[in-house]
Amino acid sequence: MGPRNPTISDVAERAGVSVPTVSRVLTGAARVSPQKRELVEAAIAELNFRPSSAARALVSRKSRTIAVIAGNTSRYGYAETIRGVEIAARAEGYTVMIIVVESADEDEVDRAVSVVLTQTLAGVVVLKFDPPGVAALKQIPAALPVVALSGTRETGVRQAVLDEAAAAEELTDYLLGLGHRTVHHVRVPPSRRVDGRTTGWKRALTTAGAPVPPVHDATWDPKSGIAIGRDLAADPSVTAVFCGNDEIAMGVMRGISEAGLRVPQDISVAGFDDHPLAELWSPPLTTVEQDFSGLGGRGFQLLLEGVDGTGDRRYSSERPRLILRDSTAPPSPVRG
Amino acid sequence: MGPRNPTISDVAERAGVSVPTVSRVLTGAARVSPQKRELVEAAIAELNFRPSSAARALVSRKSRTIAVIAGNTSRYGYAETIRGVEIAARAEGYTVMIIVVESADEDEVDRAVSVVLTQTLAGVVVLKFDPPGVAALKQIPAALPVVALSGTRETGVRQAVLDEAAAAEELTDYLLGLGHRTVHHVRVPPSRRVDGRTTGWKRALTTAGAPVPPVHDATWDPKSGIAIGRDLAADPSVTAVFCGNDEIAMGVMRGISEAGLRVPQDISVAGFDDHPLAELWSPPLTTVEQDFSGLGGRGFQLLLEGVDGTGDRRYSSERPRLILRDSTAPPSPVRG
DNA sequence: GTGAAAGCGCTAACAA
DNA sequence: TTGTTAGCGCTTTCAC
Repeated sequence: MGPRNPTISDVAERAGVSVPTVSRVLTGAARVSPQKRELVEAAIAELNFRPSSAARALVSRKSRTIAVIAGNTSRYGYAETIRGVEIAARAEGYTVMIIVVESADEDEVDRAVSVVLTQTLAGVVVLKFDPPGVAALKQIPAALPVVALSGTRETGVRQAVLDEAAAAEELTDYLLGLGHRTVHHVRVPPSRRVDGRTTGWKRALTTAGAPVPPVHDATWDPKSGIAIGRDLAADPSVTAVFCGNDEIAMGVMRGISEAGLRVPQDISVAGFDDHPLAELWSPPLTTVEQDFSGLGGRGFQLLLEGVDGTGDRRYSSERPRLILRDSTAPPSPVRG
Repeated sequence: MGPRNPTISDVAERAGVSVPTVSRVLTGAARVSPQKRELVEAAIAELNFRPSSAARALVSRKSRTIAVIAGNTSRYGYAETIRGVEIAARAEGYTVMIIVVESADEDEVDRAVSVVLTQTLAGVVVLKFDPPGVAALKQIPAALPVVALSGTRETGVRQAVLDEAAAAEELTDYLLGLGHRTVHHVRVPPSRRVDGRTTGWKRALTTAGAPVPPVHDATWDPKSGIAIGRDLAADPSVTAVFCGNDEIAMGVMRGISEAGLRVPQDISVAGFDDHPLAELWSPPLTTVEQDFSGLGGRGFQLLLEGVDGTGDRRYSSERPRLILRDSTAPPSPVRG
């Protein structure tokens, strides 16, 4: 096994003080004389002592660890959001635990919530982007500080939001303003019956008195956009398409070009998220910039305020920004 | 505050047994009579009791939490590797803590190692893809079970590897076999002085007796490939380019097309990683499939074997697979 | 198979 | 300002 880690009593002994005095130096909970403080600090450095967070959590019922509950960790929006949470947490001396909930199944959600209950946590950030996130959020005990992160304000919990509906509406308006009779929509898997992107799209069409065509459903796999793109290209009334994210838009564009049509000359295609590759795509993608890492950061701040009672905000919203590039243009005179 | 969480003594009282008996049911450490077991299980369910992992960690000096130390969490290879670790860990009932080390600065690495020492961990997985990862790995105390994940076998620690050098060599050989006189290389930020991709590329050229042109250095930002692509296009002797990852390859291809040349007719471009969008790109990218999530999973398994003494493997390697698509072709007769 | 007793490493409450 | 005492919630001896 080797020599065990030094404990607080090793430090106390070496510094010639009592254990609580070492604790006071560690936590800053009470004043300690400069002389003793120095002795303690020297002992800590010599022994390379690190306080056990398990012991601390046990006795103080507090911890500097938060959990992020997410349905996924590696897709762009998720990964960036988690990164934003982690950066903000790290800046405040907090550590992040990842809890993945792959489905909204009761067993799966229970398991995740069990982990949360087992751990001593300062709080929980839930990525409410999908059904697993929504289901997990519901099961978190009310006693635990929680912040939900999502694209639409929905529940009573503290939450940070990217106002997707407003951005989707703006993007759809822009396409209509270009002269398109209507805008078709390819939806990514929604978190509930509706999602903000679809809502904003529909609102823009309705407001403008434009027809609302049936929604096309894609999976998270960008390739699922290819067949949809081909279908869209086969319908001569289609001149503009708004896709639920950039990756699907890329798939759709590939399908359109496989069908022999060009973007944007024959069909305009817009995405959502401003994926790092959106600008590099040919043609560069018109899209909506979502500050996911900012969302994560705001979410963590909101959580902290909830934990220490600072601030009374329960809600933080931000409007994603339209990014106009070359994948959208006025409609072709021959189509439509 | 509300009512505090139920403890093991609440369960014991309710079930009419002693605390250690509840503990035995929880851990399975010793046999308990069926009757008592049933009583205990009923009490646990009624109270919705979850054992405190802090208390467990404190007394048993064990835990079911591992830490993943990484220089980044959201770039494709990192995110997928972490996802692989998490999936494998979850399957075995382990929870994952994320520790990000943004630079190899002493302070930054110290902070990360401090977190590791503070926590009671079953073990640590280090993503040794970059200098922060390399630096962090060095500082981890020997007493803690550790597995390193990387693209090149290097140190004495337990490690899971994707043999990048072998794959890069195979890819370069393929390009030479197509008739290219040599292959140029755009390198992504390496983990040390050398990285496997560059090593394999150089080995293939040397073995074939082909000239070894100077390496072009890109950043992690795909856009950094654009200027490099333009430069490469300006040099008429360039007919084939091997890029350190797919995103850089996409940037390079954009630079080449901005210079008025075509891929693969004028210049062949190959990437590395098989990014989800590589297949959708125009033209679809020739690349090397890296099973990052598999790497993460193998890494976790190796760690577990180290923790419980099962298995004596200290090393797990896998050869990434060449994916031939349309961005590579024989050299143009007019260039080169 | 079961319970009583001890104690993990730390912080909180109280006295001095 | 400092030390003494108690105890967080659990597992681990050790008797029985």
